[in-house]
Amino acid sequence: MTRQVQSDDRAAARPLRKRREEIVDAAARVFAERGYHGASTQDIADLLGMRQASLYYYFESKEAALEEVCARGTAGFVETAEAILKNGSSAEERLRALLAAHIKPLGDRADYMLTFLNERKWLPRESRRRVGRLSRRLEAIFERVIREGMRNGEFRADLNPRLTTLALLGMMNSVAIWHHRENVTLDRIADTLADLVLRGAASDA
Amino acid sequence: MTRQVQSDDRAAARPLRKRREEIVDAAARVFAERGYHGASTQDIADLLGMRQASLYYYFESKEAALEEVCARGTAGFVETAEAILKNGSSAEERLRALLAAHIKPLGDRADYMLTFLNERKWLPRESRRRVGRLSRRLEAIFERVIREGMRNGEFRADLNPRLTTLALLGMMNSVAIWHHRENVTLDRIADTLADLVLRGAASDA
Amino acid sequence: MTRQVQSDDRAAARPLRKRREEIVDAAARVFAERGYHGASTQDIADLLGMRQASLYYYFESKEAALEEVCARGTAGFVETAEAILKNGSSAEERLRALLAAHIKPLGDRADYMLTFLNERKWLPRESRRRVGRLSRRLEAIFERVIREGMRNGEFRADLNPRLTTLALLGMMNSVAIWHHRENVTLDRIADTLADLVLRGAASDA
Amino acid sequence: MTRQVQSDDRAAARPLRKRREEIVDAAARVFAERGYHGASTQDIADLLGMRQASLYYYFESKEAALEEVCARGTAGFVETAEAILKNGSSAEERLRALLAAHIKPLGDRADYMLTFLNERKWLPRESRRRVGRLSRRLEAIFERVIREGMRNGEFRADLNPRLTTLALLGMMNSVAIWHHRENVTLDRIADTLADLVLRGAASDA
DNA sequence: GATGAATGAGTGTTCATTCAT
DNA sequence: CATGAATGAACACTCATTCAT
Repeated sequence: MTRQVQSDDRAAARPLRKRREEIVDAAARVFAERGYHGASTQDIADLLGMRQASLYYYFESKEAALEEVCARGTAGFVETAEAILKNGSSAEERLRALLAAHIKPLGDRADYMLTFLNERKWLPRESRRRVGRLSRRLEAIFERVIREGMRNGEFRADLNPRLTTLALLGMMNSVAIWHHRENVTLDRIADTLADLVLRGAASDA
Repeated sequence: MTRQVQSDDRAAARPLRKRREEIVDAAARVFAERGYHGASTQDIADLLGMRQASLYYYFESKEAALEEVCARGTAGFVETAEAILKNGSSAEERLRALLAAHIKPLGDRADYMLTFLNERKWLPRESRRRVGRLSRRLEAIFERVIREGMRNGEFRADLNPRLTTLALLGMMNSVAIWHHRENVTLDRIADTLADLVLRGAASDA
Repeated sequence: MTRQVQSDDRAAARPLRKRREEIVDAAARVFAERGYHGASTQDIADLLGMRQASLYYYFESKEAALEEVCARGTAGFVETAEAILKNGSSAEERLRALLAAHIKPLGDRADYMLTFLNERKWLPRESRRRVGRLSRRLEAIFERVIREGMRNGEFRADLNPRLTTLALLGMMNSVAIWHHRENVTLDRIADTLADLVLRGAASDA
Repeated sequence: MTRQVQSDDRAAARPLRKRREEIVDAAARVFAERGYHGASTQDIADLLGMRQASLYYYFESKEAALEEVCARGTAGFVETAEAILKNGSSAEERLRALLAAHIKPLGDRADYMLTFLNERKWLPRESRRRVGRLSRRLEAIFERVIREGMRNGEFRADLNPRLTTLALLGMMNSVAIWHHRENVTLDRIADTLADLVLRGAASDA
């Protein structure tokens, strides 16, 4: 029953995958902080306490790391939004849910989102298109919810669904930039912004 | 560089200043499009049809060009906002005016604003602080208007002035990113967003 | 650069140090021949048959290479001189020893000395001061030996120790410039100059 | 008898020549201080309060300025030395005169001499040879005087005329480097060094 | 798995020089 | 006379990437 060196691929893959994970994390962090071109592979290596050349054991290129960071920065977003879209509740509840779902990942994936938002333009053609499609699908879901709310009287009939969508997404994305510096929970931010957007700043009187 | 003594005669100074202006414009454009580190001084020169080395006749360094772009990207913002703050109208009107004033420069100075927003982190210490102070003053004005509206009953009493300010600025700033791609005038955008923010999306019923 | 952690195992460190040594040698040579500003890093690389960029694996900057060359150009000088100062022989013997010790390193370290003598002014503030202190200590030793000789009657009482020191050092240092072109050994030069300086050109009669 | 604008070439040439003179002076100064490659034409212009481009009205190139500085740095040296050689006095008196003549110009032409000594290697082929010939003629004169002194018994018979010449010139040239920092007149330096070299440091006893 | 060594391509910058005015 | 404007060539330096070990 001596524990031998396990040489089957499952066991061997674990540390590899784990280290890879750490590297993507580090990459996301420096990309978010300094931008793709402002960050060097040395910066990433420094954060990990490894040599810069060693990164290339895990990643083909800096660009490939960016691809992975952007992929994770968008992963699940559309799926979650689609799930919200499909559930039977009111437009208001769905919009609140969409906003909350957009803000929540900022807790542990702000770097990924920021990198995606600001650096995706440096992705190679193909993957840039791929993430572009994801963005458009997400926007479409927001628009649909807004339109349904308008149709069923929940929302004002004179809304502009397109502009409203873009404004909401812009507002949500900005949270990624400043929420660290403010002393509020993300939940509170989500509630406050949803209230603002749904009820408006003006008093009802 | 501009080591030359500012020629005494006004006529001779014009071409210098004009060319300089063109260069700042070009710099703003490439900084906005590709980011400070993603843009090379060669890119700027290409846009102007001049040699890269010639840029250094007008600017001491790439960093100095960034400083100038950022300075212009923020120029007048606080002053305008302070003027709005001081005029006697209602909180709602003032907030609308602030939003409109924030959006209007996007017509001809989007590159400057975008560069300021995204690249100011690369400014040298001192000028980074300077523009940082401007940002804070602008935020303070927004907050004050909101607070006043809350006090006099125009705005809901349960607003969070700080979060609302940040959300509004985030929303406005995002306009710089997407307004080009959308087929709407800036005026229309300003109105629509102000309505959204003041009245909310929900119907009054 | 040399960002790498100095490998723990001694064997691995050798090639690095050896290559570094070769590079300092090459730098000393081109600095001596063409001066710091007249020499390009490309010149150094050419001498070594390596690419210019590769130099930066071993040195942080051209300036750092100059620092190392100057450090080695002065290494041991003061120590040797102090040892001579302390030994018990006559002033004449000590002066002869000092002159010989100053000339001997020209055999294999002329480039280092020449670089130190002519290019130290380009060192960054701090290391310029450091080597300046070494120079002054060396001069002080010469002066002391001269003064002692004057006191004990070995040397003429009307010598000017300061000017004599500077003249001697100037004379010795000039050897670095011309000894290559002349067909004499360094030993012979040292003897001849010591004779000249101690006994004078004039015949005793 | 109104003083008209004088347009004949003599009058016009004066200011030109004068300005040229000032420029050579400035060039000599910065070349002496920073070396040919360490000095920029801008440095020269700065010293004169004129624009860098304007230098080219007076000089064809930086190299041409160096040529002129070096020419003046050597001008008269050989002639003076030849005159000394020809006068009828003793070898000792002639050698003293040669040394004095070498040191005297340091009063007002140290920059020219230093530039010649250190930067002549950057002269174009032809003028480098020209000044090389001058150097050799000067050395030959020193050697002749020494040899004559040996022959007629004034100097020790075991002197090495070549090495002695080089040593003396090296010593004299070093004066250009340090005499500024020392609080002695050039005359005193000349006397002291001549004594040292002729009588030696050792006491006669 | 990880790294030391090296490199090609590019970057911002300097600088001597030119030339129309 | 002098200068403002521009430029080509070179320069020190950075950096993503490769590869033998």
